Amino acid sequence: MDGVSKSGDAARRTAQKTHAAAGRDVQTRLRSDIVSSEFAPEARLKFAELTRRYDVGIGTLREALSQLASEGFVTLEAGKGFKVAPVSAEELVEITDLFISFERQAVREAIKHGDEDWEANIVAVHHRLSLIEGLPWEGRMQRHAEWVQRHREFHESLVAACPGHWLLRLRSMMFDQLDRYRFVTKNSSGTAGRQKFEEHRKMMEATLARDGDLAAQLIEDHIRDTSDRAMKILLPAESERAAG
Amino acid sequence: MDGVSKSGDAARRTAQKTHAAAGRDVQTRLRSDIVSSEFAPEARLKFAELTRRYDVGIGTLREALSQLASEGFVTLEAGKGFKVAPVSAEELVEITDLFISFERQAVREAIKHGDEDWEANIVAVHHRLSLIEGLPWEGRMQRHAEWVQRHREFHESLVAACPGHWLLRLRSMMFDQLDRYRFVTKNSSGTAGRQKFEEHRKMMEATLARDGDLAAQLIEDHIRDTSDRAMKILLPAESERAAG
DNA sequence: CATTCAAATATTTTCGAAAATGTCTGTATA
DNA sequence: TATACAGACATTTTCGAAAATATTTGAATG
Repeated sequence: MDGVSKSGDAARRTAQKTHAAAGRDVQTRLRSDIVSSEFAPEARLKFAELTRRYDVGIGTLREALSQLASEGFVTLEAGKGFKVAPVSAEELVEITDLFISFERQAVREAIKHGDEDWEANIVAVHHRLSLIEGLPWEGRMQRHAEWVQRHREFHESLVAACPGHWLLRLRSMMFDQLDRYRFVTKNSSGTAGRQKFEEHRKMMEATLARDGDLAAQLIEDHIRDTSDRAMKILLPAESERAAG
Repeated sequence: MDGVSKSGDAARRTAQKTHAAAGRDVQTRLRSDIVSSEFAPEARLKFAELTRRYDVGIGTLREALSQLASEGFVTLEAGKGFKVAPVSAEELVEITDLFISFERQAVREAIKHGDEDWEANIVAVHHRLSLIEGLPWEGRMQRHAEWVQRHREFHESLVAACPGHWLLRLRSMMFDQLDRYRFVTKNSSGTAGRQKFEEHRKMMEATLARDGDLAAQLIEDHIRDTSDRAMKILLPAESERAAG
């Protein structure tokens, strides 16, 4: 735990606002609203509006936005304020390739160094994920926010035993970016749900069996498939915007 | 220009403080002071001291520190404030490997896509670097801060034509981290100066000749050599600290 | 009608005080 | 002597007002 980014537990207590850690909380909520296109790409983020929406002071907000800027979710032009970072097909391709490269390296390292606790955690986290993925379509939609969280935790658990902190950190950055693109496939993946369920199980099994080559390959296919789906939705939307 | 990090021009006007952009300025100065071990690794960074040192408000400072946290120069524990990030031999190895991997990819892409302006910029920036590297030892020491800047600009110029923004961004993060470790070799590299001079020239020539394989190899050797030097200094210091 | 300039408006950026939180010191108690 | 607790102190964290900056509006000029 390097203390820099831990969005996990903060994300859960959405409604009630405790007196502590307002800054961390608003950063998580803001990122979540950007990922879910609550704020459209390239939209200006004005302090006046945001202070009302999240009920925090200007300074706190500024710090959160500043953080999100270095994570790549918003851009910051010198004296002009903050904007939501744009999305593009080119960026999706690049992020996908980088993430896959990191994930492949990381899972191999994790398999090399992982102990029994690492294995146990994978099984536990996968179980939590499967509880949602086993649901019928309607239930999966209702608990989509939870799914996002558990899906992240599952992939994280696979590579958790990788000793390279920076590799994990960069991997995590790219995973967060991919979330933005994954979101567009939220409503469209009809039969894909069951397929993902199977893929996750196979990934877990290959990892626990310490088969690095297979695990890496399964993960790569899994990620590429998701990105391809997103691309199919993103490309028409882009050319449409260019035409209109 | 993605508007997130531009430490170049701000670094130059060190003495005079304009009324604008105090935040960006203090972030650059703070990073510089961490890189140069003005603040030792693991040292606590108290607001009271820093506000006096840099003559800025608490909020501004907080934003700068927060930013440096996501760059990996400082760590931030929940309610306990900021500390300078630790350094270690393991981290140096990892950062070096990651940077080399990025730089190799990036220079190949740049060679594929670079135009005449890209070439011209490389020549110009290399010339600026060579003006310092051609100096006798004493002169190089005096202008060390400038050398750091020009050295960064030179390496940046080689990969500037790479179309992958995220690759450049991650490359840049790792380069900044390496600066911290490069600093320890500042005073110790007696005959290494002339050697670096030659290496930089060869790297430029290979790149302009569009020889991706050679350029990548030269860069890798160059970086590894520097990291090895740093490691030789770092390892004794570490075991010494463990003993004392 | 197009352009330029200046006032008015909107927005960002900075700052230090106040609230919240964590840390330390000394005392009482077992 | 060791432990628990309360109070005092130190530090971080949050907030909104004030200063600085950018943007728009509108009138005057060519």
